[in-house]
Amino acid sequence: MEDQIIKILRKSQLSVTESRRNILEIFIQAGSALAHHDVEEKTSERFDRVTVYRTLQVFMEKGIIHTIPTTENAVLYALCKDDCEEGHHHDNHIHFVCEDCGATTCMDDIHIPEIKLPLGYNALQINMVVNGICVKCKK
Amino acid sequence: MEDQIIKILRKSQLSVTESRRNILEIFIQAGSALAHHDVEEKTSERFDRVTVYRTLQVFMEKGIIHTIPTTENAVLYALCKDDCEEGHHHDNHIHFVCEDCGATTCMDDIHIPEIKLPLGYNALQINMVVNGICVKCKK
DNA sequence: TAACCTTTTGCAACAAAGTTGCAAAGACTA
DNA sequence: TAGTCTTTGCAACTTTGTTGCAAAAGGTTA
Repeated sequence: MEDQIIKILRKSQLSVTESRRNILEIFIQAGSALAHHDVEEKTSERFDRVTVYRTLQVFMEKGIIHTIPTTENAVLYALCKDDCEEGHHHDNHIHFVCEDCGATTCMDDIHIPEIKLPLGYNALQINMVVNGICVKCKK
Repeated sequence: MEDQIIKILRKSQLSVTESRRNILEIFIQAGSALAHHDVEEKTSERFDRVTVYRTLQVFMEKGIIHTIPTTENAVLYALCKDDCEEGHHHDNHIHFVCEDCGATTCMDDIHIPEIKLPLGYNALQINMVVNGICVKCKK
């Protein structure tokens, strides 16, 4: 686990600092998407707010995490798959937000279907967020 | 135009006040989605910030406007089609964000395709946001 | 249209979220 | 382990969003 974290940071040409190791670990353990606020809480406020902001920003730039837009007016961050590179994300999968437990997960296996845009429109990136009830919360 | 605005407000059982008329007019004229900030600017700060917040909130509740989640950490608001009712939106269309001019438009004609979720997952609402270059900006 | 009641607005005062510059501390290189 | 470059934490600030309350405006009735 510790090895994996260091490998990811090195691959992105980032120096291995305590906050980066810690925040990356939080994402790996969480398994689901996290808001900035969640990250702060999970670090037990051990790092400055500013550090969390800057770390997430760097992770974004390096393609380690990506953002998920939500209807709730809060951006979420989630780990990218391996094939994301610096400045170029390939996160064309569906995001599922459970309205019961609030967990947001990346459904990496389900690809976003092709859609036909009107003539002259050119799609570069597609985001698809599904709200509903997840398998853990259904009855 | 003025008639149309009053009709919309009356239909939603809202009293016709200057701020509501004005803000609704801004949406109709804009044709594309607006951030809270845009609305404030376009009213030339004639109304209090709080009034703008509350007006947008009421419009949301009454189904006059709906929100569009974006990756840019800013919620946008756009006019709903006629078939939206109080507390129940039917905005299952695609939103297009132009990366050049920044305009966000509702593509009312393009419906979101069906997708197969894993067993046990239940979809309630689907949001699809396409980023790219719009017809006005392409060359 | 005047008097009434209800709703909406603006103000003030907060709380939360996000940004910037700079000195001190920490990570990497040789 | 000494030196350099990067990262962190602090302070101060801007922006964004919320709440309570008195004053103003909207709608209704006589």
